[in-house]
Amino acid sequence: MTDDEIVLSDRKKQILLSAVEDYIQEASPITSSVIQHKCAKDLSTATLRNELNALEAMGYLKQLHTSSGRVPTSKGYRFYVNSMMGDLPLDKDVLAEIHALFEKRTVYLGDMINEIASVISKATNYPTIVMMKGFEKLVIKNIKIIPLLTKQALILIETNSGVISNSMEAQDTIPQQSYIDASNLLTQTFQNCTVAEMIKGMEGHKQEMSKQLSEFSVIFDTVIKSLSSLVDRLSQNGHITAKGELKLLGNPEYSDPEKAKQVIDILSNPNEIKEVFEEDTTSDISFKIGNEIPVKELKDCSIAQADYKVDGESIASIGIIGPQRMDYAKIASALKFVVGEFENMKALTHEEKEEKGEQ
Amino acid sequence: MTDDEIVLSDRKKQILLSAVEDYIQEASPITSSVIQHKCAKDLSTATLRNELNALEAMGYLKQLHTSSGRVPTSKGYRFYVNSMMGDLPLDKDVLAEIHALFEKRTVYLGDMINEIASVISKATNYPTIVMMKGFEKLVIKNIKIIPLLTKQALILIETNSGVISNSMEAQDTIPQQSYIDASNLLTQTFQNCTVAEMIKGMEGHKQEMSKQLSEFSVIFDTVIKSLSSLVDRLSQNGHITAKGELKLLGNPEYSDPEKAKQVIDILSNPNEIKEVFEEDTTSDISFKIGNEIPVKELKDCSIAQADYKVDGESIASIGIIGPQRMDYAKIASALKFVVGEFENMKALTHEEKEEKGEQ
DNA sequence: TGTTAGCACTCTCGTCCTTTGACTGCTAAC
DNA sequence: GTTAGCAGTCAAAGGACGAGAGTGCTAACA
Repeated sequence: MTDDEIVLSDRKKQILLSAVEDYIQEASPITSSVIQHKCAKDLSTATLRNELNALEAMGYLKQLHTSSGRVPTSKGYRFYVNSMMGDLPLDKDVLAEIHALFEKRTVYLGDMINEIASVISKATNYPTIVMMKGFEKLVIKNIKIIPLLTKQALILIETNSGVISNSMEAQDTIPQQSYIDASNLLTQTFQNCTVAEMIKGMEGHKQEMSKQLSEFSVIFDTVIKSLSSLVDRLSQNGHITAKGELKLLGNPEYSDPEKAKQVIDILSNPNEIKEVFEEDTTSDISFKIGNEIPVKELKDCSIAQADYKVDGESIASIGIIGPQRMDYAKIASALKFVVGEFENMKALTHEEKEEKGEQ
Repeated sequence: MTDDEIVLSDRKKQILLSAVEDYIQEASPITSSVIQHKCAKDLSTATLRNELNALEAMGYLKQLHTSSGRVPTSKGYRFYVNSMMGDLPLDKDVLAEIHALFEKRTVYLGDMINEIASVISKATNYPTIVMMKGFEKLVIKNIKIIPLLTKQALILIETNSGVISNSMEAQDTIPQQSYIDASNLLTQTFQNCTVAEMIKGMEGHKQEMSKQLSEFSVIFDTVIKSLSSLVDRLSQNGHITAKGELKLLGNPEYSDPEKAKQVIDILSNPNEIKEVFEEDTTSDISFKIGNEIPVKELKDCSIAQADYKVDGESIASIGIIGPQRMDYAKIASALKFVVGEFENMKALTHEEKEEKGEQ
């Protein structure tokens, strides 16, 4: 974007930024007099009209029709976003709430994802989507099989980022101790493997492991079955959590319920969501504006994305969706804060691991 | 409602039922010619106009303005609902999906509630709310404290309707065996108590129980803390799950997003929801139509409610909300099916318990 | 060369009016 | 009790029109 820097005079930059900012807040086309009031009290509206005209010619703004004010184009928003990625303060209460969420350290990964989505949606006032991407890449730290009173057992797997669990069938005939032994054996064998490796590896190790105790064969079969179904389920619907979809209605862009429905339909379609968030982002926070989104129905929207990475692998993507006129600054600062909290959490976990050693 | 039976001729009843049914499907006012096509080919429109006029005079129908067709009043819907509570078939796929949900027997109560809400919303195409009411009334069957690698532990409580869990702080200095012993002691002491009784009782028993092992005191304190916070959290937001709120937009009644927002705001306000579902229903499935709903903002809506009862106590309420013109038949059959599955599940659980005995 | 005042022009938005068409209610006849 | 026919009513759709808010352009000025 050095092109922008060269082509645009400082005054044009300032006018453009004010224009976009104003439009984001007010949602009504930017006129020369608005700009005058806002940031150029010493210039006449005529001069500003010339400037706005120039900005339009360069593709940063557009008119909906002659004799209306101007509205940012995707290029205009893009310029704004690129210039803006500074440090923008977020509401203190919101920061505190996000922080509290991480303090609480919900152990279940699924709950965690839910809560993150809720909090961000609440903080930004936009629909928020969290999508698990690398479920199978989670690194196993400990495995526990816990028989219940009903003919079921819980498999709890502690990973490098939270506990995942699923139920499995259990048999009265197998004593509790066998489950404990099986858990220990599994932990020993697959500690520091990924979930995917474990599922793949269990078939291979089964015979060998079953030598130790005949019941293990049955247990391992059930574990494989349960984990496979969990992976299938998660990869089928992508483990997508959406919160605050309704907040879309608060934006005048969606005062036409047809338009709102169209976007909402996309939001409730896992495949479309997958397509949007599939590719990893290189930077902490990235924005897709308008046509940059690979789903054509969303060409009037913008999407903010932050990836939650563990050991360089992207485990989940957090996405915020809104009209192109979304409040990029607020969203960027909320996401930035969340990404920061992720880092803290990881630091903390590592420290504990070292303190505690392998167990 | 025997009044209706006496006052209304069979022909009037038939006309009224057709009228309501048609309006539910088509969402456009009922005219004399529609009725003629639908259920009275041998009568002239003039005759039907007389009948409709009479039904209007009795308060079952109303006109939005002269020279428009007629629309059911709340009384009209009520008559329809009372006549309808027969056996209405639901889409086979939907039945299969609901059944599969219960077959799967998700062990976590929270997940279960989420899934129930999702499935019903999907089946009926209306927003669905599930509200935990009697969380503290759940009867404890087994308690397990499971230390994790991080400085945390999970408390798993098996109850008479699913597993609930919460995390608690754990200390490296306390050996795993102490947690197992503590779990066993807690189970022995509080088996067949309710969650509320346990929290209350632990304070009293603490001293006595701590005699057995000095570490128990610390563990029990943490358990109390964790459970209290869980109860607080659940009773604060009432553990309300809403799914498919957006489906409201599919109804022409809410083509004005302002109206939709109004209802949706209520849906996301736990206190209002509580008020609506607080009182237990006597019958399996009950409908609140228009003004029968105790929240005035919902006077243009209808709500269907089914309670999930265990041992006579209402544990959770399932609610479906829509415009007064909601598809009562579809909703009633979906809820009926779900209530039936609850019964099956309970029967199954009891059987298993007897098979297995106390453990 | 950049800035500005002034004027003509354009286009949306709200209002008002008219027309159309779909109903109903009523009456009189069957 | 039923029906045909007619008059009456009202919403919805379409067109005309003026007001108002903008702009673009030109000519003058610094």
